[in-house]
Amino acid sequence: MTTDESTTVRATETSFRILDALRVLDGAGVTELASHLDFPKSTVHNHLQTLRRNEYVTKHGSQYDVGLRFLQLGEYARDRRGVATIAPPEIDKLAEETREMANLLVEEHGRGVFLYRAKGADAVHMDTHAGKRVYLHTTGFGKAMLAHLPDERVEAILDRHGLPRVTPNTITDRDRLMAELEEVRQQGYAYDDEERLEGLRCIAAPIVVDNEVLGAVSVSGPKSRMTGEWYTDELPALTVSTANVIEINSTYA
Amino acid sequence: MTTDESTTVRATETSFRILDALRVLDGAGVTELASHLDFPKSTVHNHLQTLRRNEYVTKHGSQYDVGLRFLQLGEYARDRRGVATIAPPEIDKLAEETREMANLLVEEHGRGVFLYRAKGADAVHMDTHAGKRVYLHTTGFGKAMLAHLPDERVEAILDRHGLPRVTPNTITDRDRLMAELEEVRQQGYAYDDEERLEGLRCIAAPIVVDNEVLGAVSVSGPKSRMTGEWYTDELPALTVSTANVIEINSTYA
DNA sequence: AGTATTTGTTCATGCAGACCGAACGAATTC
DNA sequence: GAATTCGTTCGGTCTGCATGAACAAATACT
Repeated sequence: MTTDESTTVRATETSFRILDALRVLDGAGVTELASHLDFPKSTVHNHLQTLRRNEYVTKHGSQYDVGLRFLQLGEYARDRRGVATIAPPEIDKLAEETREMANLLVEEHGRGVFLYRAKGADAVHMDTHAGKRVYLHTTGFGKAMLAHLPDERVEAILDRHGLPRVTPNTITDRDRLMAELEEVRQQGYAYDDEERLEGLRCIAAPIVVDNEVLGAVSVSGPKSRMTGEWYTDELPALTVSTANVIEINSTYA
Repeated sequence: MTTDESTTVRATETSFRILDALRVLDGAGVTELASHLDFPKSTVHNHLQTLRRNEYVTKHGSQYDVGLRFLQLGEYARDRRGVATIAPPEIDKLAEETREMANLLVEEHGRGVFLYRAKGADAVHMDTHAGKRVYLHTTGFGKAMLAHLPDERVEAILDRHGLPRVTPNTITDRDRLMAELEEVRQQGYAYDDEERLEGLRCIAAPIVVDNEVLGAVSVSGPKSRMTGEWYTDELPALTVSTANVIEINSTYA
């Protein structure tokens, strides 16, 4: 069910592999792509021609690039999620109040996807951008969402992705994760103490409407500033409150 | 060169047609897609399986949807354009000053693509969103960009897309368009008087650095408010000034 | 409840067309 | 000006895509 090699359209798959390579390489020529992917030049060329004709790829001189066409599909996919249109003003407010980075995330294919982020006055530069995907078990918002998903979904997600370690603090033990999820359920919010990125702490609260997890709100900042009562009381209160406002707005929309 | 039917990967093309149908239909099932596109059910099913395995499509029950994976490629493509990272604060300011809708656009494949927009206090609801594509000859920002592109590019674009009429005011005569472009070059900004959308007027200025057109800035609002000296003097001044600031910031970046 | 209908999914087959390597031509480098 | 490197074109081979029919599962109707 996870990887059914039988029913697959190989040509589509190579097209997307080429697109992803274009992204990783920040644009490239035919030969560079061919050697990078270990495909024949002519195959790469054929796919690029097709993608270009459909305006998914641009070409300047002999350099090919990912086209803005994807913005159309991406923005559309984002807006289809109700929270993406409702939450931003609240996320902005949260960023302003906390002076840190505030984020909106949702779950897709068992991973967390950033939908929106707002930069507070003191916010540090982050490695994130809209569309970025992260493992759920390595983040506060991931744990916030997992805690409110049905058990079978949680099992399926962990089976599919495992619990890869990305920092020394990443939770890699399934039982320990489950115990923490129980804790998250009780207190209503989740912590992330350098579990995804060293030096970064984070507080997150889930957005739950009618027992359905619509996403999560998080505030993240450098460990040095995320301490004391600010970290244990005030930040969680602000984060949960923001999530609640979004929940209420989602209900009447 | 424009439509070379010979070198084409048909499977990739059908995959993208299915994706586009998913967008237009706001998500759909296999049968609905098959009848909409006039493809066999099994073909649609195969492609959806492949797209889903690569996380470009989601499935809830029997409903398939465009996935957020496209946000990753879309945001990436947006950010690769330098203006997209430099311009937003200036566009926000422009929206605040004019209380109308302010936009940032670029050209791709001979059409205008919205990269960013900011809503002023009185701004009316628009049909636009990031990623939306419009014909250049039907808009103020399109004319602003065309006016500063090399002649051969302009010819190529008009040959490719023609001058389709979208409102009674749309310019459909090539010579008249050329004459207006000359005017735009002289005054430094372009008007759009209900040429793309009835009831909507618009002012636009190009962003040109080193003789290269990076994009255009525009302000659009209801005809009723776009009148008098505000429309003939103040709005153009604000728009051109915003474009100039973006040009300067682009130079030193 | 039971039947009928519509849905998503699986399967086997034939032939279109995707993949490939090599040859070409254009551009750039030394 | 020679030599290398690039993008592009070409035609044959054999893969694997498209296809319709059969299956299963869910829904609608009586």
